[in-house]
Amino acid sequence: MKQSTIYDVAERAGVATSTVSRAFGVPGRVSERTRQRILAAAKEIGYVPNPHASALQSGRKRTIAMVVADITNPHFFELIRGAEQRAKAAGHTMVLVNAEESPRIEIEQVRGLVRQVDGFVLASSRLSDQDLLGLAADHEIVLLSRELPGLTSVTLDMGSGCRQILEHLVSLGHTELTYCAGPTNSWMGAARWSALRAGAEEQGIRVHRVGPYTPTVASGGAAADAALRAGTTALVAHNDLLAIGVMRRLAARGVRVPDDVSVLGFDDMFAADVVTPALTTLGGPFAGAGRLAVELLLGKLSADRGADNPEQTRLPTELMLRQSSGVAPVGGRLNR
Amino acid sequence: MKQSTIYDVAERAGVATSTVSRAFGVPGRVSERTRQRILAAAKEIGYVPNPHASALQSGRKRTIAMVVADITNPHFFELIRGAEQRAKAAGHTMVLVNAEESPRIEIEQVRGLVRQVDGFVLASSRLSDQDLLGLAADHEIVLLSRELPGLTSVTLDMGSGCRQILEHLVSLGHTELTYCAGPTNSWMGAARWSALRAGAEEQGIRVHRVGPYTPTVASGGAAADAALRAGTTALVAHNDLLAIGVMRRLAARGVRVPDDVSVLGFDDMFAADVVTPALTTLGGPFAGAGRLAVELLLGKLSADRGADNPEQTRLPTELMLRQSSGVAPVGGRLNR
DNA sequence: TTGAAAGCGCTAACAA
DNA sequence: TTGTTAGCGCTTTCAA
Repeated sequence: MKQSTIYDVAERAGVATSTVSRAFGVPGRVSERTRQRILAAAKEIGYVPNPHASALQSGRKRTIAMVVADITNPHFFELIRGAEQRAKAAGHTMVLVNAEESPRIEIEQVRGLVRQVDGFVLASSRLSDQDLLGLAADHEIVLLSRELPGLTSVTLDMGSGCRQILEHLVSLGHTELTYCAGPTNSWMGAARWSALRAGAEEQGIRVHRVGPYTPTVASGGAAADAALRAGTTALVAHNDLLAIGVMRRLAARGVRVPDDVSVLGFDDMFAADVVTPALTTLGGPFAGAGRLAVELLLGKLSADRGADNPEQTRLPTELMLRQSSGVAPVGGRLNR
Repeated sequence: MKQSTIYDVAERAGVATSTVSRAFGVPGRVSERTRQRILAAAKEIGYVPNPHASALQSGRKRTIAMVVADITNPHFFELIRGAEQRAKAAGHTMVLVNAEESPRIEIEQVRGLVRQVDGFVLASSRLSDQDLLGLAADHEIVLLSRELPGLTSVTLDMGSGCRQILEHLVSLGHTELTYCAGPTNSWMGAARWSALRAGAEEQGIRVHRVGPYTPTVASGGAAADAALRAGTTALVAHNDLLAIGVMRRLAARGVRVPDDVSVLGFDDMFAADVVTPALTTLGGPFAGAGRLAVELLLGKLSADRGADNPEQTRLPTELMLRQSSGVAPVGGRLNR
């Protein structure tokens, strides 16, 4: 059965096609009476608008794309869920694309989708600032988990987040920590390290850094070994995946967590709560962040292009205290 | 700057628009010489095809939708990744939608997307057989983690998978097991239970069932308590999430795993490997399953409609032996 | 508030 | 192998 069109509806309702179009599109531009008649006629013959015809003519596609650095990383799930939910609520379709941690793939994907979508949410983009600025010049984009002056972004506030971590550690008697860094091109990674350094000064705690490491459980082994050499009583890993790997290695080496060293992560992913010992980690409203990113994007889309003022939103974090962090050992430094 | 069209390219290359269209679409229908000329001209003026115009005219959208029962469930990530990857490789865009475990939302989502996509991959669909058959009558669909006679599907082979579980348990001296069932409308859940029952007879092991439970960590508490009442030495949970919840509750009650009871799950999700004790679970080629589902869908799309013979593919599973399963306790039944 | 009509950019039948 | 041309279904001026 062939899909019915606006013409069929127009004929059945005894109006012009333009009126039907208005009845579905612009609410106020058609009298309530005729609108009802049109809607009834449409329902009778099972009319469904053709989004392609609409997009072709108007340029509005009611579709957005979310590109995530790595679809495999559990960290993104909540972000994706929130974004998808918000897009759906606005009657938009969301396309999810995986950049596979590669700037090249990321930009290729975006380029390939520009004709199909109205805008992009880029989560943990691995693109250079220049590329990002270049894209933003021609397309509507909102950054998630990354900031760039001039662009709209949603991030978790690492300043206050890292301060929470430091306060927690200091209150437990730690005087030094080692940060196991993530990938060099991770903006969040850089944000974490600089927030940690800045906060450390205030709190009177010394910070070291080892890395960079790929943020996977597997890389945690090397990270743990390096961190152990640094000899601090606390280890803060780039994310939970790495932290879990670190704890594994520590266990294998007979180092007790948290008795000998405390281990902390970032992201509060599901597994953080089920590992033993349960991981103390910096969480936050991830689904909310995804939701907000889409919301801001939709806002930009409906606003007059150019009239938008980029907002950098920073959401509050929450330190999830669990078993992997504890009082600093009395002996102090543990150097192996 | 306005996007250039097929007309601009045609003019620049000195050919007709139809020739340009063919140069991009049907490879063999235009001479290599002119094709090169057209491609060069296109590149010069930065021409990018407009997918909406193409879709409007041809009906081909080069887009598919994957709808998953619950985007929140880590189990789906690998499936999604494989599917996305395959779609991308074929130059198709994949839309991901979340059915939120609701048949109503699921069918609504599908209905809302029929004009935008060429076909659907339905992962762990919660729809009734009737609804599924109804959809399949009008649209191209491939089932993932569900089978229905007449429809193309990709599943993990629960027959052999459950046999592996039973053999493992029997070889460890277990003579009874309790299955903690998942949601009633889960096809995989039903498949697991019936495979377990069928295999149990052959292997000479008794099976009990408790449930249904929502497959979450939180529900594991109730499941553990009920299973403990059954008094068997082995607990097989609907999935890893539930199994992890079961282990938690067991630990809280002072029941040792695997010394007192063995616990097994399904899905081999990431967390299964990091919980303590690490969970023995039935895994499989999930990314491959996602990939295959998309591949079959693409096949149906390119084949002459109607000429397709639905294939029910069952992929081999793999029992991941870890620490949560062990020799049956000498005392036998543990009834609390 | 409504209608008439001109496209949006592309594909595909048909013709050459 | 290539060109001509008629739409695909909708939105959007412009006019009434």
